[in-house]
Amino acid sequence: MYTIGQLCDKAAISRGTLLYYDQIGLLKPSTRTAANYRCYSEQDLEKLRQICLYRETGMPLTKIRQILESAEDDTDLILGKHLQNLNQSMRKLQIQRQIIERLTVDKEIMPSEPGLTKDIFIEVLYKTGLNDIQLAKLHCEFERSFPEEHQVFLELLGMPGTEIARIRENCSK
Amino acid sequence: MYTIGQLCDKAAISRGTLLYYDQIGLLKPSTRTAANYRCYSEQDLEKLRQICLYRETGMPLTKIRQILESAEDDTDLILGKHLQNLNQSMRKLQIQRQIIERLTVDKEIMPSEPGLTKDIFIEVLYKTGLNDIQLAKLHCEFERSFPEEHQVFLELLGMPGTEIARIRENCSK
DNA sequence: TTGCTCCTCACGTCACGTGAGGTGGC
DNA sequence: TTGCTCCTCACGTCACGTGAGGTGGC
Repeated sequence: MYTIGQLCDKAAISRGTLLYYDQIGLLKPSTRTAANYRCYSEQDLEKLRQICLYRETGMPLTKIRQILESAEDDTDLILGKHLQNLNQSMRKLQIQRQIIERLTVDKEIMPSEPGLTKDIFIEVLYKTGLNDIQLAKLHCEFERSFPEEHQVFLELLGMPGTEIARIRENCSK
Repeated sequence: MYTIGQLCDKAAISRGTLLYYDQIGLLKPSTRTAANYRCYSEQDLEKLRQICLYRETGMPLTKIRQILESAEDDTDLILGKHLQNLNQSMRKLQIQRQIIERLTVDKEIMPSEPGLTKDIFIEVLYKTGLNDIQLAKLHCEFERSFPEEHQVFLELLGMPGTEIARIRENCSK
């Protein structure tokens, strides 16, 4: 049996979080002492570990509750839906980054995170020994086999939409 | 002069948002009518357009207020900091995705978004005519010229940290 | 008595959305 | 009078964090 403080230490989680989970009924302590202290059992700890694991995926607590309460069959479905949400968020962030780049006056001042760019890839491919013809072929093979992924990849390199369209157009000719 | 409803239509923004911006003092109408209706001027519209533009980058309203009130010198700095926040969020999302993949029991059920994977890249490079030796060289050139970007790229392909470490280790030998 | 942990409200966060109840101009 | 837009509260959202004020066990 753990008091709330002991459980905080065990699970490396804050007291406020535990109080909140109790309040919304996500994780209630299995017992209380005579003095009304919360008593958490080993199973409670195990359930908390589960909750924390799902929480690390950014899943909202309502979904986590569904997973814990339902049969295992639903778990993958809920996870899959959540993955789609994450992908959606990624796309949103990429668009936001592009808008920032357009808004920036002085490009020099921007902190250059290790971000993938067109120039980096071209340089690496040249150094590996590829020539322009092979580079063009690379694009075409990419476009033919995985058109959607090709689009995603070019966006990721920070290319504007018009240039991407032009490249893909050239490939399909 | 626009009423609040007309401004909503012009800027494609909700009434509630405009009420909120007024409340927090971010965008107050320049005048009120005798009946206490909000009157927005052309400059108000222009300012709103600015706000919307920055909002599309996901920037919080407090930062936007700083940009609008301060000299232009600070704008790029604030944008740069915000860009770093976006990059941070991206990394977080990538980690969340990897955790989901580890949690999934039935991989088949997962919706396969157009996501970049190791296999896709390898296939495209093979089709372009590269052999295993050239692939190894590609890794090494990438590692030598842009080590941080190499790391980011491999993470993006969804590789687990241990495999990434192994690949980079091999290159530096 | 002093410290420590525990308890229960209750309010703050961020950027709005959504009513409720009432008013002004055609 | 009927519709329309406008107004001002005030509460709900999500997952907690942070006090305030009080209690129990050593």
